[in-house]
Amino acid sequence: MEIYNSFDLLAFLKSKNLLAHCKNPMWWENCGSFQTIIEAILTQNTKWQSVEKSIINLKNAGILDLKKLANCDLIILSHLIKPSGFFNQKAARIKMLCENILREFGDFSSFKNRASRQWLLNQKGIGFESADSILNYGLFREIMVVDKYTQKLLLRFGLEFESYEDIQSWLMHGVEENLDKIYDLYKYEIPLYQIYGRFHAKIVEFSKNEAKNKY
DNA sequence: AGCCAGGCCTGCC
DNA sequence: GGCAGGCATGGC
Repeated sequence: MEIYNSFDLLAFLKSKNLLAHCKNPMWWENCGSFQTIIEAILTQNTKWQSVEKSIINLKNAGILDLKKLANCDLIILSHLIKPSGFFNQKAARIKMLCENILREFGDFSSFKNRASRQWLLNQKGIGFESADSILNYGLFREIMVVDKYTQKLLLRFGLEFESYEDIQSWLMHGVEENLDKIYDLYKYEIPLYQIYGRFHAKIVEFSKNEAKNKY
């Protein structure tokens, strides 16, 4: 299996029927909502199942809301998100992020329209992957997430890169330069942000399956 | 029972 | 500007 550009990889993964079980075509349930931002923080180095437990706790407590999180008690918040690990750090960062969104944008829909990648990266607790997850899955921007799975998978195909952003531009250029082929693959003109979201999702699902079937 | 999970920041060099 | 160490629970 030779991979010359990211379209080759996409076509390879597409043939595996990896997202068939997903309710949401973008893979990330409830994507495009405020909840996605909180989930992007909670899922840092954490299993998705643990994130779901914390989200249920937040919903039950009635504080899965921009204003309420911005004004919540830190001790209570950290307790509610305990299942996701690193709860002290994550609680402080979630609260601060919500405070900043509230102060600088006013509400989620304004944040959705106006937030920049750099603004996100300036927030404590948001690195490259979280920023891009928020942008793509939360705000439906045309940008692709890179994670450890992606790096490992590319390495297996003999593809080495210098940095996060090198991988990202390689992935995105290969998509942009082959849009016609991708439309053929999907049988319709799928929006670019969805291509990126599903591409990253396929990488994650494929990698998880591989790990399961190994040894 | 130890390893890993959909990372990030700090503090050294 | 690269890299170890810390952060922490839960599931296998």
